[in-house]
Amino acid sequence: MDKLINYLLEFGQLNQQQIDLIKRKAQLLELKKGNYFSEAGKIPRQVAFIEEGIFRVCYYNSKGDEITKYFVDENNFAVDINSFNQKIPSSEYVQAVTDCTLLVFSTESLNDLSATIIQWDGIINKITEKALVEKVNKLSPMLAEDAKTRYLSFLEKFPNLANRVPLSYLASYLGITQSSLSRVRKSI
Amino acid sequence: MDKLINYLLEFGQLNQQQIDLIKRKAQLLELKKGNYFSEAGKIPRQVAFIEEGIFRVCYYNSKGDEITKYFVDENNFAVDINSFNQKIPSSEYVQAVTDCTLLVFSTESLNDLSATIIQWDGIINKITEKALVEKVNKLSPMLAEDAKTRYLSFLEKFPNLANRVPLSYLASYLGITQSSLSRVRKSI
DNA sequence: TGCCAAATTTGCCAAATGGCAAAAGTTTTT
DNA sequence: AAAAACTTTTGCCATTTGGCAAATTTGGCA
Repeated sequence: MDKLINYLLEFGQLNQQQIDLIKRKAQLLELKKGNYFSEAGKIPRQVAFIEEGIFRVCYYNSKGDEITKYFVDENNFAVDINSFNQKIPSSEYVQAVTDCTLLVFSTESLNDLSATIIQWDGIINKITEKALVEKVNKLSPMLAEDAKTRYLSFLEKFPNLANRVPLSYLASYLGITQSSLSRVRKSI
Repeated sequence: MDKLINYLLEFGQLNQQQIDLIKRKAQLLELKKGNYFSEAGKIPRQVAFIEEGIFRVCYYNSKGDEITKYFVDENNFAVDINSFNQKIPSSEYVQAVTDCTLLVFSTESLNDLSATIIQWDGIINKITEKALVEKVNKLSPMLAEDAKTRYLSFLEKFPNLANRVPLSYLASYLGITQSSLSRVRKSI
């Protein structure tokens, strides 16, 4: 669980007692490629810290196309934050793109941690905010880029994701068709 | 200042004493169309609540194009959150698109409010998170949309912005050229 | 009111991307 | 190892968008 603890310590201080408590509240979970961590229509009741593997968050648009909203890789938390906080059914799927090793926190565990560890909320808020700002900062420039530039930027921003993710997921994240992405790849 | 107070009350409870303190800490500011609330290269030291008017947040990409990252309209807070929190120079401009009436909070005022009002941080965190989630949710679908659909979606999502914003700003937000946007408009 | 500057529209053509279906390549299953 | 299922590449052509520059419209100011 060192990855998790080290990650948390980037955002605030924790003493050994607090660290032990966090470790006790975390539950190890393996999720096989293709399986869902949470699904549209259900209220998410867990948050995952990804130790190994890649998630994606996706949904269906009005045309019925499956859109990958973003990827989440190792050393990050994954959750449909909106539905989780508001306790409303999600409109998104959170899916394992590769076999994943997760540390899972239930709503109850998180409540306990929040009540027991004075710095907890502050740490979580910093993490949340950083993750969201990063998403905006990744998406925004892509709008003005053409297909090739989007792909190249993706390679820069996620250097170790491109080869581990199916073309179709990547294409729907980049907002281009599979065939265009295939051609772009070839042209590089 | 009712707009501000009502907005805050959506995110948490405040008693009259707390409300009075918030009012005392807010400073009324008029910003004329085209002027900057904060600029790239400077550390932002203020947060604005927009009572009247429209802001945009923009930056220059590597090709030198000016990109509008997003618009902020009435009844919302505006700030380069990343630079503000980390106290690092901003890479973005925050500009008044129309004449604006603002309520401004300085870093010091915010610190006072945070120290005095126990619910303050929680309220601000909820507001921040909601604003960021909204940005992601607006940007993500646009990537898969063509120019016309992007414009139509924009009209839906910001029904009262399209006519108050110059074409060039809107085009750079939508990730299409001015001339394309002009043609799209005509075709509707 | 009239002039100037800025913003928007338009024409023309080149380049990029999409849509669809078939072919080629991979992976999984039995 | 062969078959089946899935993923990726490719060809062909239609459509969309970009780039550039000129024309037009709009808005602000003297």
